[in-house]
Amino acid sequence: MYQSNLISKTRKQISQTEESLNAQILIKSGYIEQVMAGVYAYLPLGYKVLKNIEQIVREELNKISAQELLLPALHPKSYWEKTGRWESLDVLYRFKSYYTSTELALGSTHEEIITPIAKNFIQSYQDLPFATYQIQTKFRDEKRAKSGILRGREFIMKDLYSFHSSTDDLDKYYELVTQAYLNIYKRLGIGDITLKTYASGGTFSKYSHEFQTISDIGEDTIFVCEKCNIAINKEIIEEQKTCPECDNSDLIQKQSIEVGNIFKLQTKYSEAFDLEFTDESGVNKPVIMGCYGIGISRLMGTLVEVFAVNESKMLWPESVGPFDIHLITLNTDSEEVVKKSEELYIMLQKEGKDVLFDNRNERPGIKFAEADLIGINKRIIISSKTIAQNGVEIDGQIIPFDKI
RNA sequence: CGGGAAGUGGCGCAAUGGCUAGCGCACCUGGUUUGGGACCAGGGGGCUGCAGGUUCGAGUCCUGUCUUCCCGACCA
Repeated sequence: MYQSNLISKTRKQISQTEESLNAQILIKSGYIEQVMAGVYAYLPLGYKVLKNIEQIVREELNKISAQELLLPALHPKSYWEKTGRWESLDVLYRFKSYYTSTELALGSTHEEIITPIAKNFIQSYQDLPFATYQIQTKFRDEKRAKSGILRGREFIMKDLYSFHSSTDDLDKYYELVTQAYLNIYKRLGIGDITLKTYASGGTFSKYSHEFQTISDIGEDTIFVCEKCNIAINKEIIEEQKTCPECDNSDLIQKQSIEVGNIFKLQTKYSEAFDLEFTDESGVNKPVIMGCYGIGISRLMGTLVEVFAVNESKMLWPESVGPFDIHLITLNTDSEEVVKKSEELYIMLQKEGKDVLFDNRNERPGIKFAEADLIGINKRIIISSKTIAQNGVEIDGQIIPFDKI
């Protein structure tokens, strides 16, 4: 893609009141625009990153046989009343149709939708287990949206639900999801700073688990066991003062961003919706469920927080950057530069690379400054100077044309 | 929801209660320039968030309201 065709422009300055680093960089670089507090538009560059993150999540979940679907964002009141969460879930957006006065909710999470759907397809133990997920916009009426795209009122989330005939089977799948999540964070380049974290388990199990990425701006406080490479959320530290895996009491306090959570629902929702199966001996039992979330847009914000060099310079992991290569020409008044760079642009595309091609007739400084902001991991510079050496510049080195 | 700060061209900011609301960026025209957000000349773009009030006179003071950011509380 030609950079001159991008619909967005970089900005030199944004409001000084915006303190969030991810918002600063993403707005300056033209990845996102704020529409209102906690609600952002994803512009072409930002949307590409979001799609790339989604794709990694999708690939890893498909590997553990989860099937993708798409549930509605608009929900009837009746389903939420069945679980009592019409009243109890404070972040649920509830409203009336202007015309019919029908009461509706915007989906904050989808147990209330997936469980009655699953009821149509689960009769026997032979129908189990299965797992299904979606990547979709979620709505939560946060009292205070904050930290750019880390805590919004509308955000993109992957939510996975699994259905089992036994707690053993749930436990096995729970471990598979744990591994899939760890693979996802690894592929996103944050594997070494993202820890499985023990957190409060709610009513039915001792713990749930979160995945926490270490970052000073994180809202969560965790205690890290460096031997096991796991952590404990501060919320359970009173009851769990040592590592649950090795009993180590030498834990290190860190701030972190929650980038995923996994939860054994057991029969909470299957009982609410009367979701049962018939077991081998002909007895009807409630289906055992698990739910597993990853905030896709929050992950994007987390990557900015982790990989930003400063408020004007970003460096995306190769796996999710908006383009594979940023091809930049200098000296565009030279016919040779224009010709060689066009050839290179075509060649790279033939190699299957997604290239952002900056062949604009601008001074070098502005091109470099914008490239720093956009943050594409691989940069190729072609200019009169590099052509004189029969090559291009990559990472400060001259690479001959035939070696590119 | 409680507290704090702030709303002025597209963006970032300035303007003792007093003349026609300025500056930078961006934009348009012409010229120069080209390895780190260049320069010269000219130009377009504003009922100062909204609604009241005080005053001879309000961007500026007062009241209300909306919005945004920050701190706190909250966060299945």
